[in-house]
Amino acid sequence: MDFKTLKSFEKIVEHGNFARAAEELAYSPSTVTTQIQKLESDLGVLLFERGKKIALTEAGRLFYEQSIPILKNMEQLQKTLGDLASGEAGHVRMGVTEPTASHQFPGLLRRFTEVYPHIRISVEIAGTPVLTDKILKGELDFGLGSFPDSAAQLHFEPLFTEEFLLLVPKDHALAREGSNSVTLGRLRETRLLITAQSCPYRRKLETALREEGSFPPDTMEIGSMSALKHYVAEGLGAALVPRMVLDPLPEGTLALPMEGGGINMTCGLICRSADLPLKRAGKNLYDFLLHEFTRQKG
Amino acid sequence: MDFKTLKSFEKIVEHGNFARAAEELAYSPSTVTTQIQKLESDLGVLLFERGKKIALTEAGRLFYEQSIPILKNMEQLQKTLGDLASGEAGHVRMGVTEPTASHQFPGLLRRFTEVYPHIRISVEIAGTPVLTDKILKGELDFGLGSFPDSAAQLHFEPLFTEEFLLLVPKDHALAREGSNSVTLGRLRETRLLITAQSCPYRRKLETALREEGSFPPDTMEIGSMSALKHYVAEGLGAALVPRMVLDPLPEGTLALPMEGGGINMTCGLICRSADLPLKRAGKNLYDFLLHEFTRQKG
DNA sequence: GGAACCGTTCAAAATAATTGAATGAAGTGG
DNA sequence: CCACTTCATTCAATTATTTTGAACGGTTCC
Repeated sequence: MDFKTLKSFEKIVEHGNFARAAEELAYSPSTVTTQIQKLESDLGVLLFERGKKIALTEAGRLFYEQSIPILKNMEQLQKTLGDLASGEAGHVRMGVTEPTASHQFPGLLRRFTEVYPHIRISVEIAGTPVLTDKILKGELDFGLGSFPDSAAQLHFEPLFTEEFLLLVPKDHALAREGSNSVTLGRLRETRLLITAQSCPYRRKLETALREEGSFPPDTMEIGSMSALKHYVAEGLGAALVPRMVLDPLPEGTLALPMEGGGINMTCGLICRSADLPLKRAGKNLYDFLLHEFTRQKG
Repeated sequence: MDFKTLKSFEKIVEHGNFARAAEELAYSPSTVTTQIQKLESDLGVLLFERGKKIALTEAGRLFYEQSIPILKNMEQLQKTLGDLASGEAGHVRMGVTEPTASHQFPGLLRRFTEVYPHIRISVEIAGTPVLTDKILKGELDFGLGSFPDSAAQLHFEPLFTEEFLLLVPKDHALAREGSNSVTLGRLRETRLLITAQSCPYRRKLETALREEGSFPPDTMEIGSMSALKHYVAEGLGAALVPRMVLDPLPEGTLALPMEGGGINMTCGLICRSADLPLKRAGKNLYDFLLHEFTRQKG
């Protein structure tokens, strides 16, 4: 028994009429006649009473009541699988590093869910090493973070570059000079608050400052970037933080650009080279993020 | 999409194996391969991961979970309709006259339901005229009663013949004579309790007695046959009642046969000639009753 | 009485299902 | 390491089925 036959049966009952059912389903009239005859012979039961007007038999009524829900269920199932295949639905597991996870990403995700309301998303927030590890193991579909240390088997798609600004308390020595920017060298004069060892921003920063010989003698290590802001506001020292973290600027602080372009760090999408091109729901989120950032740039 | 394909899919998942599924369904191996390939292309989704061992994909798992209940529902529906077609299930509306309805019929119906537990039965109890009327109108499938007055368009199938016995109080004049039977003529000497005008037994009785000139001058009309017994027991008179009503014989009464064979009445199955042969569930009950009575006779 | 509509029939054509034999890939046991 | 088995797949050929158009017979509705 074929679902097409059930569909014909449904339309015949709805229209009370073989001809209109055939028309709606783009069949020739004889086709639906044959379909119903075969159906009746399969079931061993007459479905319609053929008089001047056709009418459901008792068996036909029973069959209608029970078969239409079956048909609807199958149609729903086909749609669900279709969505899954087209990427309209499904499950994407992605990893995001801080501070992106707390700043740009929420808004992006909100806009994405407006376009693809049926895609379920899991966001794991961790440092780049953890993310790349899980991406390689297939536990995450892709990630949003800085350029990974071990790029083997990984594809990196740059999205945006973050400039580091120097966040200082309003009454800090470097702030009072009235200058609008600071040279790297002056950093040695202050205590620098930095994030944990695992933070990719910290590593980027450390590498850059050591190359310049500007790494300050006094540092203090604060676990997270968002917490770090409050230590600066409290006057414990200065910190180099990505621009996105400074919205809103903490009370009693100033953000100064570094002279000569300062330090920049590029974030982007990370996935297994083997997984390119991504498929289904994952591809939709990946492409959405890519598109959003190229649009922003242009 | 065909239910045969779903069935193959089910068996493949159950056996974890194309080959065994093909074997069980008596398909060639290539058939199930083709079926699944078509199914996958229809759904736009791969159902199995083809490695050393086949395994369901995520989509395949989803499809399995949802499609198998659909398949089961359809199989159940087919069985239900099959039962309906074969007469294993369905609804029979029949009419029965008293006193058969209260005596032989309950036991027959019990035995029938043991053979056909899924047939729903409605029993209407009424006089033959009402029954034949409803049978002709199609409101009843068939009836069990006496030969109908208007036999046009009706078929009557005799089942059994009931002898009328004279029920008298133990101390009744006709009982005290020590004789084992009574002639019709003696009936004039007693008050005769008779049932209502509509009762076929009453009409049969009245006709027979008037022909013989034995209709007694004193009668009393009591609505129902089963009530009538108690009036006899109370000493109000004698009554001619079918043998079946006299089990059990009411306290303080005697049942005397009429001399010379007495009065008999034939009961049988009544249905529309146009409906012969009966179909489905109705035929099963009709044939069952027929068979039970011919067996009893032989 | 004639036009329009409907369901059905029939033979032909188009499409789909099924098969057996061959192929290749993977596991098994000596 | 090499037969040996098992298994899914491919391919061409066969078989079954679905679909169609045209014609037919019935009914309804002016």
